[in-house]
Amino acid sequence: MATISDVANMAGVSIATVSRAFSEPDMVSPSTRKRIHDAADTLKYRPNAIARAMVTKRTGNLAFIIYSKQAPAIMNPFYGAVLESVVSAATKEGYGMFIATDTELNTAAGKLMLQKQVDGIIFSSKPDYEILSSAKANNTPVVLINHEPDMPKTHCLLSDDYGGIRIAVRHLAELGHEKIGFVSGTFTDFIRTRRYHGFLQALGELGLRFVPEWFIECEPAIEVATKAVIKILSLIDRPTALVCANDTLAVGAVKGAQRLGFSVPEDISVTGFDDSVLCTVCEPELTSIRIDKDKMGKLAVECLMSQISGVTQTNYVRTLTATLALRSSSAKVRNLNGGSHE
Amino acid sequence: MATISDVANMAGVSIATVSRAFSEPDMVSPSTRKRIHDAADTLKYRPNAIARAMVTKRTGNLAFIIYSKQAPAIMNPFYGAVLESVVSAATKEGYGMFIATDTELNTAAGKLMLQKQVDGIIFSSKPDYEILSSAKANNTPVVLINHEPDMPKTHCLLSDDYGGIRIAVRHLAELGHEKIGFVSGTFTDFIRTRRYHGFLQALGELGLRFVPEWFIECEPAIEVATKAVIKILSLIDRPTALVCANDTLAVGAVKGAQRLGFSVPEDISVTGFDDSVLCTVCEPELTSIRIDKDKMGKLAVECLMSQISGVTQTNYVRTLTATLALRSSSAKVRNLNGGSHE
DNA sequence: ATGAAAGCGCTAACAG
DNA sequence: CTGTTAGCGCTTTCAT
Repeated sequence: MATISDVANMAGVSIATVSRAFSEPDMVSPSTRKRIHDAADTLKYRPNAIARAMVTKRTGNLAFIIYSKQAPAIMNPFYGAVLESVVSAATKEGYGMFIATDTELNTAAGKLMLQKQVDGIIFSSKPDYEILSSAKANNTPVVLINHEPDMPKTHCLLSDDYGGIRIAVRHLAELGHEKIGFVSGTFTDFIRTRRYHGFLQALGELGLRFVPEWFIECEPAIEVATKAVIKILSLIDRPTALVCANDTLAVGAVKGAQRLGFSVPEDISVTGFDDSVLCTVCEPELTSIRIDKDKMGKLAVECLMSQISGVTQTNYVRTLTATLALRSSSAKVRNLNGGSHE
Repeated sequence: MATISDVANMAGVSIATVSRAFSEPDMVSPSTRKRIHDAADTLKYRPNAIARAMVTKRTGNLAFIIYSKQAPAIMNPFYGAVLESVVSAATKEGYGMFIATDTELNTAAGKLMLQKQVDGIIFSSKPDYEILSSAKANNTPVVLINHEPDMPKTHCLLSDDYGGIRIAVRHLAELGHEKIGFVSGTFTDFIRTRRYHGFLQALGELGLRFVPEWFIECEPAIEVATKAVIKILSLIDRPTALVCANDTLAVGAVKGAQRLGFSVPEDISVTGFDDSVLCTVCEPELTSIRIDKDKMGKLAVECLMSQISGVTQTNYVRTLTATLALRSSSAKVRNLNGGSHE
């Protein structure tokens, strides 16, 4: 691998000039600049990012740390899509992206990774407290996704969970549903309580009653949700619609309904949350609540970029609005008493 | 941030000793080692990975490069799962993981990543030729997943596409199917032709005829596959089973069949490929061909590790065996003439 | 516009 | 077992 001095020799200039030719092209005369770049080309020289990082104290790398209890981590329908956008945005800015899950980071070996001197960190979902606080202690720019820690001046990108669930409930209410159940998931406390309270609140606003038997909370796995929903739908007095706290739960709900012989949405309406890839795999396709995952990823790196460039931001938490992604799993309530199936 | 000399000062030793205490703990006396670590702890010292990389010429980082035409890149049902395993394996080995897609890498900004001096690169699916050859020129260890380039001595991890498709065809034949169609996808040439030839070959072995009308090749997107399959299943003489080149296509096939009023698997059997998360989302759950994605990820980093440690390997291409993941989308053929539906 | 020189934080001989 | 010293490849004052 050619180094800066190889290029300097070949071009007949000092290494300082070569350095300038690459970092501040306008500070060297056109002729020498050309000579340098020619030499660099024939030598296949590329500035060594490590050496550069050593002196500039900036590595040009960002990290995306995944909350590991949220399995699958990378393939997560929500965070995976955000990551996809993050990688794209970061690369466009010339930054490299590291990824890791927080449990693996807490391995002896994993600790090594924390010394990598990244220029910024994105925490998806609940951050590992130790990692987060050491990052803040080092003044490393940080942004959290879907979590708000009890630390002051921490940048957060949140989903409008309240608004999202409210949209789902209102949508169902507009279709005539009055008996609406809620399938919650064992996510992080933060998300879980926000979506749950959003549900209660929306119900209240619309004057609908909350029926404890129609509320269930389970692990966001299809089979688990299927079984849970079967219980709810087997009640004599059962809901005609189910609001689910994410798409995985909604897929489980649809399967549960179908397994009982109900058809979706004719007998039971179901809504999901995330507007993930699952929505179009499911049959019928899932009506869901959409948070712009692509935008969230872009905002995350944008937030890091402005922190890196020292722009002082007054606004630490930003909430992305939720919209309805209307598909086929929700429809007008068929019979208002909802009990004719048996 | 404390540096090595801060620790040396506090512990009253030279920086070389501090360095040893961290890299080769057994080369310093127990008492001074303790003194050093105590000092390091109170100073919150962590060796600077950049400085270390600078002199050792090893960064402790690996890269995972994603073939970008394979959208979604990161959330890809197959490669995403492999990546998940790669990240976990790499972190356990104390390596950091970079990720990038190859088109973004070819941005002016993206080229930077190639200077990041990673210790090894995993290419998923088709590698960008330029990046691959420059990596090989630099003697950077490399391993390809699901692709075999026309370069000698390149490590490859392949799926047993021939065997996998054969398993699907045989499975269907055992269920009594004689009229089997094939839904191929516009993947990379490598995968596409292997799965296609695997199909032809399996058909031949079983003495089943290949009907051109029952063969279709489309973009691996659900709606596209749905439409394509509707055409095949609308034929007077239609197949009773469809082998699909991946799960996304299979989901589309199931939807196409259902939209036509057929039920799966009673009227039409469908098999997928990858045994991905889609399988259990689909209703009925998809019978698929399983390649151990977790193992593939582990093998990929293992392969890099042994290249890094200078172990000479004689075997450059390794093929992972395929197995049948039996679920509900395939069943005994109902009526051998298969045309009673109209 | 360009060069000389001083490091960045660490490792790796080489001495002792 | 420990200290000294010479860099790794680059950027960045400070001169010229």
